[in-house]
Amino acid sequence: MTTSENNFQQIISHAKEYGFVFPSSEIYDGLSAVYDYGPYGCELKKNIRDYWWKSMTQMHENIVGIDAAIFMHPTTWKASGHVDNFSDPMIDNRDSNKRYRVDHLIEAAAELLKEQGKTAEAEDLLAQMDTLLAADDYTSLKDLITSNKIVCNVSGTSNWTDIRQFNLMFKTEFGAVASDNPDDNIVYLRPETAQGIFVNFLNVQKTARMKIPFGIAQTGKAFRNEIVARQFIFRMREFEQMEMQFFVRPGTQKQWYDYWKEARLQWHLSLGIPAEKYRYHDHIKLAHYADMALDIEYEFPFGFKEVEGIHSRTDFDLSQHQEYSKKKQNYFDNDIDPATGKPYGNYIPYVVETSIGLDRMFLLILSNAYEEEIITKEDGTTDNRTVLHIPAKIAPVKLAVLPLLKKDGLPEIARKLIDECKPFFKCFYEEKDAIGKRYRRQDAIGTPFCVTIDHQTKEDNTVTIRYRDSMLQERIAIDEVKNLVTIQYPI
RNA sequence: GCGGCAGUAGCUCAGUUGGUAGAGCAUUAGCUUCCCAAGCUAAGGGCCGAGAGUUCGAAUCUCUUUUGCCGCUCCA
Repeated sequence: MTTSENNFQQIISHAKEYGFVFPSSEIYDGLSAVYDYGPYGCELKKNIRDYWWKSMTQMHENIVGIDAAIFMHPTTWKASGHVDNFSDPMIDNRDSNKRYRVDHLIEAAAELLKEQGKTAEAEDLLAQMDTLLAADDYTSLKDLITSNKIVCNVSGTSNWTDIRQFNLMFKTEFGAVASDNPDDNIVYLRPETAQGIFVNFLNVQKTARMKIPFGIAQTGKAFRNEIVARQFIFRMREFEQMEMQFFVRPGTQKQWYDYWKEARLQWHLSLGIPAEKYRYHDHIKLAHYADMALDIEYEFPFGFKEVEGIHSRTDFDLSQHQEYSKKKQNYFDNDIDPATGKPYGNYIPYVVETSIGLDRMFLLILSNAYEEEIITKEDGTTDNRTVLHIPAKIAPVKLAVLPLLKKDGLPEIARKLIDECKPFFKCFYEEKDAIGKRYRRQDAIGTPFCVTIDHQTKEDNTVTIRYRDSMLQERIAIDEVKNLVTIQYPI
């Protein structure tokens, strides 16, 4: 086991031990690839979300937010391509571990028959396949494969698993009354939040009186029934996205793509994450909706992995929704086109998307913050501490107030300071155990500032403030504490 | 999904040839303590992932299942 893998295990343990992340429904052995956020975890997650939200909607006058429902009309997913592109029955060969789409496998076998001159048999095979596929009769389909002695072209065997359908979308029943046709009642849990933005494009544009270029931001849960989901909260079946769809004039998508590529990286760097931990990864194979796409990757303990995607989605989504809904998705652009001297007129906007996984960002922050530090003390002996260097502006707790003794009126002074500060940021009070131990406990949850109340406080109204990262202490007036924490690190 | 490994208190682990569980740290209460954890006292907490089987008796053997890790596969 390498050091970084080992480090990752320790981060997972730390997250559990200090109330950041728990396995979901753990008393029932958990649920695969589903996790719950604990007391400090949910604070951190919320702070990351707020930081993103403000950077988008507050810092950009031309970006507004929405909060769309998780349930959407089923046709949404036909229009987006999610239904057709991701519901193919698959089969695995046990010997080669190769996976095939069932229709591709049988079609290849039919092709082989034709080459051998057995055209009629080939046609018959394909006809049977179509019937069984239409009926979703996977048992008979497998029989068809085995009875025709269709083999894997890697292992040459016909040692097949059962046929399974891999649709990454979760289904559920909508409405309390069952229909004669069960398909009528099916709705999906959204596999991405983006479509909630696209179907509201004109609602938002008209009601908020937006002019292109403009963006719509949204955070929210999305669900994907991943075949295999691993690496802690990196790939979960229920996860939260923070997405912004930026609507632009056709032909200008490259310039906005470049703009957001840079702007989003700067957002990451504004959290104090070292630039060398990031890199861009351009997509070679583009998705069905994109004309340009890249990932912003971060070097996690298990390697460089995607944390955010920048995609130029063209007018694919809006065009698809226009076609399926029969509702025009046009925007009338009154700006003057210098080439013609007339307004640009009606068009379906192009879209540049920024899409970041909130849970991945959470893991990124945790991975970057975690340190087992070895300290050399004044007497030359060494000591170690586990500290989370969480950026102060998103730390779960901003300030801990610690009376040096739990008597002589010191707790009362501490309580008074907390009462003054807690309307502005999250505070923590503790009087138990030695002061050093209390500092270490705050280090473990990433609290950037600790303030200690001692007897001198009673005489001159000063306190000791201790900084998490440097462990340095200085004496400041008790009145300055609130401003120091607020001003240096606006929430 | 396939293959391999693993699952004992909050965390890290021990538990010998099967006889109904221990340690360190952590936690809680109290004492002590005037600035960076491991001083003192006491307490709480696990039925050994779950189910079934073998056995007089299983954490320790067998099977099933579930969760996690690693590799392959997949990832709009």
